[in-house]
Amino acid sequence: MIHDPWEPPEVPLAVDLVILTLRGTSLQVLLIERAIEPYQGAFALPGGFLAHVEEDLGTAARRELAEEAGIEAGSLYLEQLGVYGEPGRDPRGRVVSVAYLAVAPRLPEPVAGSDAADASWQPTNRVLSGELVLAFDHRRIITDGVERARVKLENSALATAFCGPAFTIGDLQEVYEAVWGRPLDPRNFYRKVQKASGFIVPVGREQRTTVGRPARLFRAGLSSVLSPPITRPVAPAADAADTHPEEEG
Amino acid sequence: MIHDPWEPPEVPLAVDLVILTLRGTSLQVLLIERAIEPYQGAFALPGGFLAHVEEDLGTAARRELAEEAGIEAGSLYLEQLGVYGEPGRDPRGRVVSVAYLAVAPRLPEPVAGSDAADASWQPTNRVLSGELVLAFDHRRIITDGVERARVKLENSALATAFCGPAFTIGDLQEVYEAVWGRPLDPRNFYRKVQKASGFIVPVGREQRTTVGRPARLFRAGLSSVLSPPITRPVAPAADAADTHPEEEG
DNA sequence: TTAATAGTGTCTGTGAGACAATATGCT
DNA sequence: AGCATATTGTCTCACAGACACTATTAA
Repeated sequence: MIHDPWEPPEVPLAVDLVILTLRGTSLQVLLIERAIEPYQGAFALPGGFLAHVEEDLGTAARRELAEEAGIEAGSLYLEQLGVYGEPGRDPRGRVVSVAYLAVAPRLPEPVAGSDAADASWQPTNRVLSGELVLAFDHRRIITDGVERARVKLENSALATAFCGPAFTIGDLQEVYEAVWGRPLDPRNFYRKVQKASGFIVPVGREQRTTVGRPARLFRAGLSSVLSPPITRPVAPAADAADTHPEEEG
Repeated sequence: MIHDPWEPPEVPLAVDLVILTLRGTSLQVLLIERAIEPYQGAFALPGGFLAHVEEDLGTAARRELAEEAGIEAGSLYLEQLGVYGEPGRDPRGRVVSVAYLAVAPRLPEPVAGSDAADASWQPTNRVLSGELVLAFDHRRIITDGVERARVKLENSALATAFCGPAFTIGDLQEVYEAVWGRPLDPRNFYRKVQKASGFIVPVGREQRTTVGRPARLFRAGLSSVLSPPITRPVAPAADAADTHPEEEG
């Protein structure tokens, strides 16, 4: 409707990172404690503005991942989660944020970065249940990220990204149980992962030190999509986030 | 790492719209023919920049939908599809675009809007097969949108949005066949949609004029998620987009 | 009656979940 | 031997797909 010379409005663009890892049998998310206003002292996702106007979004995500958590994203699963851009989500003014999901095997304790007073791993359960209060709309972003990871586990070989280069089927099962938040039958799980062609391949029939019978070691296969999928039981979030229903954004 | 006063870079933000509808038995997408550079004369998705810096993204999408296609989005299914923001996707410079997916019942012919020489419905098959060449990365956006719609048909009551207020199960089957691009068995389809509780509810046992036995009329039920889902046959894109593999962005 | 479409019932293979049974290490 | 864990096998039920069959209208 406007044919006059008109400059399109420009908005500050940020990336937020949902970094999930497994610590023990708990699915945890990397959070920082904000050192500056707004939301000073509150937990928040790592992230930040683009470094310059031509920076690629994925590049920015990997840069923030390295800066704020000391994680090199080379071998990391990284996926766009969505755009969070309602006016008012940031009290400083209009900020549009692109959320990325990253998943990593057991990681060391993070070190606090530039604008963070602290950085730490926190169980996703404490976030999903509302026990931890987060800045901005970051609770919703984490909720979306965890649900995305749960679905990804069904259809993709994502679970192997949580494991080391060699793992047992029991290790893999622990990953599924931690992310899905429910126990699985070892026998049926065994059958399923074996049937998904290209999911895992046995590595030179080595064993592992245990109390019982040693387990075979596997490594990630070439397939990134699982067929048939590893279906998860019904009632998607029955024990991990069953405290109260979610409000919609 | 920068503690000096520093202004975050700002980028022009746009929305692009994948508007899908059913015309006959063909799934079609709304395209415009660009009147201005870049890509003058090429097909492209409707869309545009934010009107002002505080405009909500969803609001902008609905505004563009009304401006460029004359569609009031009040009763319309509208969903965020993703962010497309690689530097270089727009020859004018850095532009980040948020893509939205909209789905509507049979719509009238569109009228060309401001910066469009023409606006028309085009079969998605012609886009997916590469027969139609699109501006920017819009072919990829449409590919993502169609795939999203196909998945949505499995898990949600989206299909009823393609129909009128009252429809037969045969009508509903035509929707599924058009979006999925493959024929379905009427008997099995009948059983599935009836089993999905809350998907469709019979409306006052009315009938319809046909050549054969009249069909019962239904309306959309209250459930928005289907349980059990209406699963689609294997080989997701076997006939519609089987020409050549996709390049990844 | 015949044609045409709507709707129902039956059969069969596959796969998920429950769980018994066997294998292989350690102490 | 006895225990603990890994791995395999079996059973049953539910469901998807194929398809014969019945029901209801118009001509």
